[in-house]
Amino acid sequence: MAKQDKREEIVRAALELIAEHGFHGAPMAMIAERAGVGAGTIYRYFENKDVMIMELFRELEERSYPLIKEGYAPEKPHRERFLHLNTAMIHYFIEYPLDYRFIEQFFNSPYGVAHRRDKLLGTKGGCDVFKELFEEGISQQVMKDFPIAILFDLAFGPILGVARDHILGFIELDDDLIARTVEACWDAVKR
Amino acid sequence: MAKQDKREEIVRAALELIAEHGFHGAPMAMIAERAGVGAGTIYRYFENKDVMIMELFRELEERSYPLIKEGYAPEKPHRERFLHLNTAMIHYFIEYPLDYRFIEQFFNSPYGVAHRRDKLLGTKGGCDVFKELFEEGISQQVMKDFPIAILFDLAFGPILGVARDHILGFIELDDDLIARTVEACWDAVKR
DNA sequence: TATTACTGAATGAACGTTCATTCCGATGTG
DNA sequence: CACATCGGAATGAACGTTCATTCAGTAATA
Repeated sequence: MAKQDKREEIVRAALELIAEHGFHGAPMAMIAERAGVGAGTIYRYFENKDVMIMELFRELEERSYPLIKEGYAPEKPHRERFLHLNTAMIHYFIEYPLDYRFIEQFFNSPYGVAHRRDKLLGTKGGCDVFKELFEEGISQQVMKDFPIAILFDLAFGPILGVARDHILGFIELDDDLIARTVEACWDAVKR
Repeated sequence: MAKQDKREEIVRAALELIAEHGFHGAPMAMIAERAGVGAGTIYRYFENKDVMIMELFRELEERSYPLIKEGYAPEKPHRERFLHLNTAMIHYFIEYPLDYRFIEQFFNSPYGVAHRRDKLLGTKGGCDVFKELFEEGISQQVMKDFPIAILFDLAFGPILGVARDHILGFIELDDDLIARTVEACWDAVKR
């Protein structure tokens, strides 16, 4: 197996196992086994488990961003842009349930808290369409005048919830239901 | 120390430590130490750690339910009832941040998934005001015609989010902000 | 004294990480 | 071409630590 392949196998195995069983239910030995490499090999690519997890999240973000921004038109009305982003996000989660489950784990962990802090304070990479959209929406009085964090909660809290319910089999999302759910989120944030 | 006090001390210590450090960051030995009892004593009151965690959640639910239902008037309009419940819930979380953090941990774990399944399918104790309110709201065409699970997500997803943001210090909730946030959630679920 | 409650050191399983060793393709040599 | 040498990649047994749980002994209680 080529060097790059090994790394990819490790990433794939880690994503699968962490998504399925959580950080603490996915020992390094198990990840190594599923990746088809020795336990020590992982440490040739990642300093330790924490670093591996953060790197994994970063790669996920990189993969998902283009999918969500695909077809996004900054010149369209706020409402349309909002609907586009939220719809794309649900579709992404449904299409990649492993990604969703990993992201969920990540957000509900100390890593996730730090990440959210960076996002909200904007201390990291400013290329955030969501934040831009919300700030513009507030200043142009199209959206309710809330702190950004609350707009995030109103917009994405339900999205994460319905995605989880779908993935766990509590509901069956289809295009119509998705559209109506996203519209409901818009009702929450619009003025 | 009396027998009942010991149990209470264990419950208190477990809640504190799990809320602060998560399930995996709160070893039984540490819980015992903070409770001022021997490590083995915990096992006189709880069969094992899993059982203790589930029992802890049950007790939290029992404590919080009366607080949230206090002043709830089933005869009032749906909107008022909704605002009452959601406002009470935010206040509860803010007033008892340890409870919030424990509940958050719990929901994002296999226990929480099982619990949600029971809630949605109604296979457990039917005294659930939320479910009643939503079902009534749908049938009387006051609320959007969504599966119950989605209404839960629209109503409580943002609530959990803003509570977390407040507890973590990302935002500073006051009565006005709470009222406006809850109103926004109502916008999401109302027809 | 008989019974029950409590204790905390002991236990063994599980974990992340390390490191002495093996492996293997590239390079050098005759 | 055959063979020897080399060096980084890969390995997985072993290590030290941490944890939930147990249990033999002690204290409290009746």
